[in-house]
Amino acid sequence: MLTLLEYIKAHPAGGILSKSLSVAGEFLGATAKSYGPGAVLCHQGAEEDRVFFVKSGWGLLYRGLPNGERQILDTPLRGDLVGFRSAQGPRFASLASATELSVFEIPKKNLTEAMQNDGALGVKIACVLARQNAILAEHLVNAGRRDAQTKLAHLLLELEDRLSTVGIASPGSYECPLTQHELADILGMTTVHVNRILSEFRKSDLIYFRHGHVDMIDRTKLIKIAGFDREYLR
Amino acid sequence: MLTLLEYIKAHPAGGILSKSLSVAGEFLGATAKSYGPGAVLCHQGAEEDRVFFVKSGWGLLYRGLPNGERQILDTPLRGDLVGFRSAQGPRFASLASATELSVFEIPKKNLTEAMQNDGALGVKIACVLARQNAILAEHLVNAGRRDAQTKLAHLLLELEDRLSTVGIASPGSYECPLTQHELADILGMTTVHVNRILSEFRKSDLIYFRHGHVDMIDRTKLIKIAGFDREYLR
DNA sequence: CGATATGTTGAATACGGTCAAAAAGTGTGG
DNA sequence: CCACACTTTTTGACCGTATTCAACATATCG
Repeated sequence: MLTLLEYIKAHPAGGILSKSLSVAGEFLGATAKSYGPGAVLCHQGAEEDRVFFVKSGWGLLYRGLPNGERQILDTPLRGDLVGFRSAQGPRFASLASATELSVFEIPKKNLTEAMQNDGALGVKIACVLARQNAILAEHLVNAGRRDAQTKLAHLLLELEDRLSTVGIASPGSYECPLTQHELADILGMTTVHVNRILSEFRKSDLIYFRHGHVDMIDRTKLIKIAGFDREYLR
Repeated sequence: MLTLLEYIKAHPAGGILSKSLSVAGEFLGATAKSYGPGAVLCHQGAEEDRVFFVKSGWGLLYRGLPNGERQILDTPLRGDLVGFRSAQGPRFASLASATELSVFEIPKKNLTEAMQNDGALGVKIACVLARQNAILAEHLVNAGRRDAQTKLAHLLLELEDRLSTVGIASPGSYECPLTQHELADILGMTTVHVNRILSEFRKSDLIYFRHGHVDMIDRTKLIKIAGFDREYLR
């Protein structure tokens, strides 16, 4: 049984957390909470003083646009930190749950005060943020400079790696609750086109993604198509 | 004359730095260096122990792809931090200079050690990283979910705001050394198309971008087209 | 001035988007 | 267990934004 403090310090770079660890939240005024699928934990544009640590489940961090579309920035997973903002003021993104989602909620002030008094914690948080940077950067590459099959392959490989790191994926196989619509909003494409690429992947026996389950048949070829290099996730 | 330490602590969120401040680097084993345009300060994939603080000039932070294309992640400007990576290991992006570029170079170990001993520094660095996150997120929205004129307008407004913050832009007018090719690599489009949109902007008296100078004629309309909200830059 | 980089324009093409409808899956309550 | 409503996936036909290719013009710089 770890305290939240130990939990935060234990996992390098925001995702390393062994499967067997269970976590308790008696630190920093943290509240352990759980949300059903489809809940919105915090709204873009709203003042918000909480920071979230994901315990389990899939989150969706996104920016909504005036025309009603949205760009999903990331899918926060076990061990990820959401909502550490540079200044006071409204949030620039919304956080929703894609599945049942368990989180620690911490007043940001408590976290920054703890960082003031404990340099190691500050370094750890900085590392977590730097890793998020790398993930966002890769999503930017996906949206900006990779064609449809490449970006889809890349995202599915990223998710496999991130889930493995926190112990909830076996090699080439994992549960993914994202809809094709959500995949499209992550990658900057349309639902219809995601659907077409996925069925191409199936027809060419590359990867099967159905009923919330991802099965990589030819992982080597997939890595080659995607130009995937896991280094950025370390 | 500020020390680097004061310099870092003084500017909120990686960009706030008054025009009159000059800065000296007698801290953390920092080396002040200057590079001519087109230099590559660090290479994607290479081991690298330096962290960079930009003093002046325009940097280009990008990821190169197997097919020779690249996605520019950001244009580091005065006050920005580059290269704080979550773990040891190779860099996932390259840093080049678009203009003459002056930086502080600091061994990462020195910085993290200082953060260990000085909680306030850790908080500051975390805030800088969080702001970079917000900027990357917005670039992702540009690449993924905005059409050509919207994304171009948005980028030009972002640059205006960021340059203003560090005192090197007047309202609606600033020097921008980026080529159309570089703009394209930031926004995930082609040079030709950037060119066409820019000339549309000129024809409709919205914004003039020529010879390295940006002049916003109808800034209000531009903000409306872009759906620009500077909040994410705070 | 000549060499090279950057910007501009036109025509043809393609990738992915749009629109629309149907099929399959999921969940709920009777 | 089935009926019903709703969400998600699938498919087809058509369209449009942005790309590609190619040529030429204009800056920039040594």
